[in-house]
Amino acid sequence: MQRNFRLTRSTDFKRVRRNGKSYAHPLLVLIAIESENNLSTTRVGVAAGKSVGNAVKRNRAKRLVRAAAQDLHPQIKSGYDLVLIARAPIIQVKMPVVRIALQALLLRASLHKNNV
RNA sequence: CAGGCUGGUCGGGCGAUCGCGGCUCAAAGAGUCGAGGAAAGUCCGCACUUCAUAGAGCGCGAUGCCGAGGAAAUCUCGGGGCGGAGCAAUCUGUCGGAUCGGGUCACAGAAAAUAACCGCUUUUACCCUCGGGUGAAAGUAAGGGUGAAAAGGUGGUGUAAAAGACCACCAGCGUCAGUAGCAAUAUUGGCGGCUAGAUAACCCCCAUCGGAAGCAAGGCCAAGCAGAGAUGAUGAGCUGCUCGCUCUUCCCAUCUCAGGUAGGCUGCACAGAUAGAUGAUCGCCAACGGGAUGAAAAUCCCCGAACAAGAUGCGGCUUAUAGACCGGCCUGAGGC
RNA sequence: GGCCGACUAGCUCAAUUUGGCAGAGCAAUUGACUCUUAAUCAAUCGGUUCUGGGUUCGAGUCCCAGGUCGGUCA
Repeated sequence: MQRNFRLTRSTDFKRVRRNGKSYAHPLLVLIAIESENNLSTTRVGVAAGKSVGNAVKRNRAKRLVRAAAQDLHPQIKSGYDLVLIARAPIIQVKMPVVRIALQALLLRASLHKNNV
């Protein structure tokens, strides 16, 4: 995933997490808000807390979530900032399961291009 | 053969496909490089940076047997003293000073350090049933329930009763000399005074060492905002205090044109990020375990890598770790 | 990444200074009071002092190593 589609600043994470709406799933949590300055791109940030496990497990969880977001990125409505937080059970499942979970979350949040 | 102790090495390898991060060429894309033995905990030390160019004294802190290595270290190797575990191989704790001085030693006990409460002994006064009893003075650490610990131990001489008061042996202290060793130290002999409780991981004394803070250190550029800086006095800072040194935020006077927040770059490395990069699938090989067939050798099938990931770098320590390989040694049983 | 601090009964905290029988309040259990409950009163129960070593006659306290949790620094 290219860097200009990523959330990289700590202040951006704080803004999304404080003001955005959250949608939960056993494997991960989605938090979304409209971009400031009306940017047309969709930016995605990935996080994994200490409850996921040690550094190896956290890296694997973020890698899975980033790969799923890479696949689904063209289908996401533009102009939003998203934060995806991994949860502990994600280290036991494989890639397609994560992609299905992310797609379900996007539909619930009305951010999928199939939504009207 | 079984069980155990210990030293070292490795921590899957090769190939294919799809992916990740940096750099170079650059239109897609191609080339090249890409984490560990502990990268971890942050327990020590050093480099490096700033504070004054890092100074002086006090205080505070750390370390403490000997030799060698090392830039240094609560480091490594070898040796020594005193302990602990184990039949053994071996593992493991600790290390200046208790005659500078102070503090503490609960409960029990006469007494916890200037030991006379009971007891023992002598002298003397009084009473008396003439056995003795009571009181006073003096001597005495041989005996006394206690306690973690009771003032060298045993035997004898000696005495009114006792006592290192004296003697023999033993234990321990100081000192001198010999022997072994670089040394710590061990051992033998002589001499001395005859006895010194424990605690310094309590204060303290002695010796050696240490200025403080830390890459979120620090340097450069620089939106918004705002004037800012230099000199004198005053005040502030540098380490807890004093000296000493340096600086000028607020207020006053004079002079000069830059200061700095968000943010960015750097510090930063032939891995070098700045929300943080190494994995997945397949095949072969090596290898542990399990199952089936078989008298055995062997064959076939299945399963599968532990602990764990850089964030300034390096030297150590400590902690986590499935297993594999190569040595050395001990105990037990059997055979020759 | 650096630097600090805490851990004691089910919960909130004492005792650590100067080592000497580990305590208080709430909670829980039982009894009394009450027609019953609450409140009140009395009693009881409840601890490997985060873990493991060491110093000491003796450790919650002193020393060393580890674990968990929290704070702070751009």
